[in-house]
Amino acid sequence: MTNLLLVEDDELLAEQTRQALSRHGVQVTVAHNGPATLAVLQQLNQLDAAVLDQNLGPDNGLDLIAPILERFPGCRVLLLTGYGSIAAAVAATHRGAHNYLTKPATPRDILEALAADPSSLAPALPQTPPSLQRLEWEHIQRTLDAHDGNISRAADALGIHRRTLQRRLKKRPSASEYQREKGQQTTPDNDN
Amino acid sequence: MTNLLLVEDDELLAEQTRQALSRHGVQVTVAHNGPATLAVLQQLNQLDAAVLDQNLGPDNGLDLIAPILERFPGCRVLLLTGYGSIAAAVAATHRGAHNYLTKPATPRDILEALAADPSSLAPALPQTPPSLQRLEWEHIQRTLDAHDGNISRAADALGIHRRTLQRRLKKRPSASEYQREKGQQTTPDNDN
DNA sequence: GAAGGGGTGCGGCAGTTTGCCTCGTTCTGC
DNA sequence: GCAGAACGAGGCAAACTGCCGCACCCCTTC
Repeated sequence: MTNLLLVEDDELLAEQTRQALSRHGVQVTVAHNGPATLAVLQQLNQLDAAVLDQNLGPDNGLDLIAPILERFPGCRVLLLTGYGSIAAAVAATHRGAHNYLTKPATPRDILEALAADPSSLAPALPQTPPSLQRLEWEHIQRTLDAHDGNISRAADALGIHRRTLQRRLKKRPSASEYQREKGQQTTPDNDN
Repeated sequence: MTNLLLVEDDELLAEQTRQALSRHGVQVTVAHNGPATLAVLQQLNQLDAAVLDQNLGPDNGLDLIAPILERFPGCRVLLLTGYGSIAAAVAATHRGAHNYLTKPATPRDILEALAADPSSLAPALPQTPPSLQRLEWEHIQRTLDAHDGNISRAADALGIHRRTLQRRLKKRPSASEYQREKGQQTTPDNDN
C-alpha cells in the first residue's frame, strides 16, 4: 500500500484524481492549498509519495517540496503543472523533486513518473504523443483561463483573431475526452 | 577568468560560440564529441563551467555530466539542446547539471544560466505567454526530432496529414538552418 | 537487373478554417 | 444616459487542410 499526498487546488480534479489513484491501490490524502498541506503533513505517519500542483493559486507547489522532504526524507515528490516550463522543471528538481509532469496527466502517467528513474530520460517521454489539435486546445484553455475567460484578450495573447477563437471554442463546447479530468467547467470565475 | 568547456558537435556553431564567449572574457576549450571531451578533461587543470550539447551524434551529453563532475566537483554544468524536453531537463538535473537551456541560446543566455541559481528561480510560470503558432512550431520540431526527422511518422504522431506537415515545414526557415547561424542574429519568427 | 517497400517532394482540387470587417446587444462605471 | 469593452454572429476572400496521384530515391531481396 502506497501512501500518497495529493495537493491540487481544483477540488473537482483533485477528487477525480484521488479516486483514480485509489483504484490503483494507492491510499490518497488530499489537500487543496499550501497551509492545508503543512497541516496534513503533521498528521501523517507515513508518506511514500506526494503529487503537487505547482500552481496553487496564491501558493506555489515548489515551496512545499522542502517541508515534505524534511518530514519524510524518503518521499518521492512529483510536480504537476499546466504549463510545462523547463526552467520550472529544473527548479523543482534542484529542490528535491523526483519528477515533473505537465497536465493533463493520467493516473498512469503519475504512477509511472513516480516509479521511474528520472535520471534516465527514456521513460517518461515516448508515451506522450500529444496530437497538435490536443496541444492547441489545451493551450487555448490555459490561456483563456489566465485571462479570466476574456476571449478578446486571450485571442490577442494567442496571436489569433478574436473571431477565430470564438469559432474554435464553439466547435468544442464540451471538453474532449482527454480533458475529462481537467473538468468541464469553463466558468470565468477563476482565481488567478 | 572563467574556464569553460564547450562540447558541441556542430563545429561551425562551436567555433562561433567559442568566439562569442571569449569576447565575454571566458577562456573556452572546445570538444566535439564524447571521447574527445573525456580526453580533454584529463588535460585541464581547472574547470569552472561546462556547456554540453545534449545531442552529440552517437553520444549523449548527459553521459558527460558524471565524468566532468567527478574530475571537477565544483564545475557548473549547463546542458544545451535543440528541442528541450522536460524529461530531459529533469534527467540532466538529477545527474548534477546546474541548468538546462534550449537552442537557440545566445552567449548571454548561457552565461546567465550558469550564473543563476536555478532552484530559486521565481517560478510563476506564465512568464511567457507563447503564441499558438510558436507553440505549434516548437511541438512540431520536437515531434520531428523524436522521430529522427521522419516526416511521415511525425505527421502521423501529430495527427495531421503528411502533406500538411510538409507544407508547414516549408513555410518556415528550417530550425536546423537557423540553429547553425543563430550566433548573433535574432530568430526570424519572433512573435510576441 | 528487377521488383518491392518506405520516404520525400510536389501539383491539384474540393472542403474547411481563418482573417477581417461589420452590425447589434449586453454590461459596467462615470 | 452614454462611452467603453466584450460578446455573438454573418459574410466573404484568402489561406489552409485533407486526400489523391505521380515521380524519384535509396535499400533490401529476389
